Amino acid sequence: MPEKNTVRKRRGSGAVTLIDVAKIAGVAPITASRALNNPDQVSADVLRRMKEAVERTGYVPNRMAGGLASSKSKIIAAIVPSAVSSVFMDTIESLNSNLFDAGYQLMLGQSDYSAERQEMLIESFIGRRPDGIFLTGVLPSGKARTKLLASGIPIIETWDLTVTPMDMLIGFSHLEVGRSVAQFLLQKKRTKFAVVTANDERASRRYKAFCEELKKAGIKHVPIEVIGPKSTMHAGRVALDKILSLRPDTDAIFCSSDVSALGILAEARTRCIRIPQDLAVVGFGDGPYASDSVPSLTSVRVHGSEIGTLAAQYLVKRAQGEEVNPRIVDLGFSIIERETT
Amino acid sequence: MPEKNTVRKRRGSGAVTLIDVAKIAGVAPITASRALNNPDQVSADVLRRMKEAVERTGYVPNRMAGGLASSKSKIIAAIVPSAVSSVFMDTIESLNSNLFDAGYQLMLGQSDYSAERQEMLIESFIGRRPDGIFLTGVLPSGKARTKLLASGIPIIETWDLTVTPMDMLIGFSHLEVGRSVAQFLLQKKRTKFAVVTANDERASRRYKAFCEELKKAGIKHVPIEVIGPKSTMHAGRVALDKILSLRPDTDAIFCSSDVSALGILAEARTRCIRIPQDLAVVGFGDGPYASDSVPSLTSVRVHGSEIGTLAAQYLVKRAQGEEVNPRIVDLGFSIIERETT
DNA sequence: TTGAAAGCGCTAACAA
DNA sequence: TTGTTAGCGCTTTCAA
Repeated sequence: MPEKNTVRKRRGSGAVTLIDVAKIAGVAPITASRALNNPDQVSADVLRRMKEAVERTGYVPNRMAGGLASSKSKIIAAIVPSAVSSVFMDTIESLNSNLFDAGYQLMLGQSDYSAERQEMLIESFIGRRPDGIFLTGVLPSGKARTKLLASGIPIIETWDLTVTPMDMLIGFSHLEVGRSVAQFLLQKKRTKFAVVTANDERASRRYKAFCEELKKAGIKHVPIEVIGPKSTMHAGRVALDKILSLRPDTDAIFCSSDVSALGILAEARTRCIRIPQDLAVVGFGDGPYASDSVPSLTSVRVHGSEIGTLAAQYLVKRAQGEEVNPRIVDLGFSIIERETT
Repeated sequence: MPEKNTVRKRRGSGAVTLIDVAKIAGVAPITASRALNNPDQVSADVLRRMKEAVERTGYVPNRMAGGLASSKSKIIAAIVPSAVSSVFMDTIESLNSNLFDAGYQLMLGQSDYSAERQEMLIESFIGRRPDGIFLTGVLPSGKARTKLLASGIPIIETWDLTVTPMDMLIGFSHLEVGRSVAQFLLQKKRTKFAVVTANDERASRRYKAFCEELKKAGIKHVPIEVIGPKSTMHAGRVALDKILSLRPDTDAIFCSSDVSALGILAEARTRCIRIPQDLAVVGFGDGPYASDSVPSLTSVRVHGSEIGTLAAQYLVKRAQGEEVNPRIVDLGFSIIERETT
């Protein structure tokens, strides 16, 4: 007697498949599929047998195959400038939690503050056919924007405001932030301003608005210290040094991040500069350090984790074919006043 | 004349497929596939025609389909306890960067410090058939461990050491950290110790080893203040308050994170406790704040981003069928001495 | 409530 | 170097 299995064209991973499980449960594959995905479309008996078969085999459904067949990946792709920058990670954390609870998985990309890298990320993300794409910031026109638009994938831009979003948008106005902080500091009777800002488009916009508002009050010159895209305490310390050598009587500094603001506090301390008497400091982000530093830091609170939660809701809704309203949400911000002003 | 398209069984996403592109380029689908994935297996002429066709159609390959056919997802799944905890995000940042450069995408899950949630994450990750799985910490035995092992997916456990890893392991010894810090502080002639630690298994192990080492020096009692799993400056401040009310003459504190250590520095400052004269403080993680706080913080440096880089290399190698050597890597740590001791 | 058939979009295996 | 064929593991469509 010849061998039973003669010509075998084996492929695949060798893992247990739905067909295997279905066979064991004594049902057709599609019934097995229903038992797993739409349990209420199936008799209790089938359900029981399937459960047993799954248990026995240790079957784990292949979501790539499922995704291919259903054109639904249950993946949301997100891009952040950097993973260590905790401002955005608040957003990512709540986004991820909420997505997971809704049965979605997060694919995370870092642009490392490079537009080119961001384009590459977007292109390779599209290939995964995610059910939604989350972007930090608004995407400027370019190849990536065109491809994204053409892909038909729901998109949510965040952490900014524009009248021409690609699709959905949840954020706040950096322009307003700049203005408000200027007004706030003017009210505090400050007169010699400086700005410490990350090399980042949104931060620049805050700076610009800050200056324009000051100009209205007759203040023309606002020195700016640009630090690398990643804010660090060290950069803040160096920045204060430079600012003071430029203008020793500076009495108010607006930082583009809490971390650099903390650096300024540290440097001020070593120089025995009194805060806020000699120098007022305003941070941005209202991170976990702001309220507990000494002195505590006045900062701009921006609802980072709310952005993530709402974005998750929006993306899930859209992935399920529902509409969301409104498509543009301004979550605003607030200046949390503490000891540094 | 009747309609041309009569019975249509339309499905799919409607997006441009490889077949469309192949048709336009005048080649068979497989040739088109080769042109995209193995350009050197194809004539220059085909390459040119394909490039043009791709350009014209805006074709983006469907990686779900590719993955299904080749049993290679080009996805690496990673689990962290929390996204905002910057200690781990250093690792994730380098992991992600390196993976992306190698053509892999990162799927990120947060366990939120819950073992149950981690199990759920692992199970749903397995369904994605990632080419590798990255874990923060070592996975205790349980359902998830069994399923992971059964899945055959390359696994890398990190940020810890054990003699029984599931597969690969890159980390350092928390036990050694506890010991070393104890020796370090003893050498500084400290006598009244306390520990502030996150509610976290690895931190507890550091504490235990810390105590044992002190016991050898005749020190029996080491008060411990356990804070929530997420370290904050605030928790550090509160902890110092409690410790001092318990034993006002405490002269050395070992913190399970830099952030809580910073909280201690802040609280000490408001109480006019001199650091390091009255109180020595040692942090953990050697984050970006440690060196620039005032006073600068002595901390345990743990090579977080190196873990990520090496993990990426290992995972990619294994995904491509190569072996890695050694499978267990102890990257060690070092105590960076600064002003707080 | 269940099932048969026909793909989803791609690539491995084999052959030319 | 190129093509043919046959799946990968699942779900949609349609029918019973």
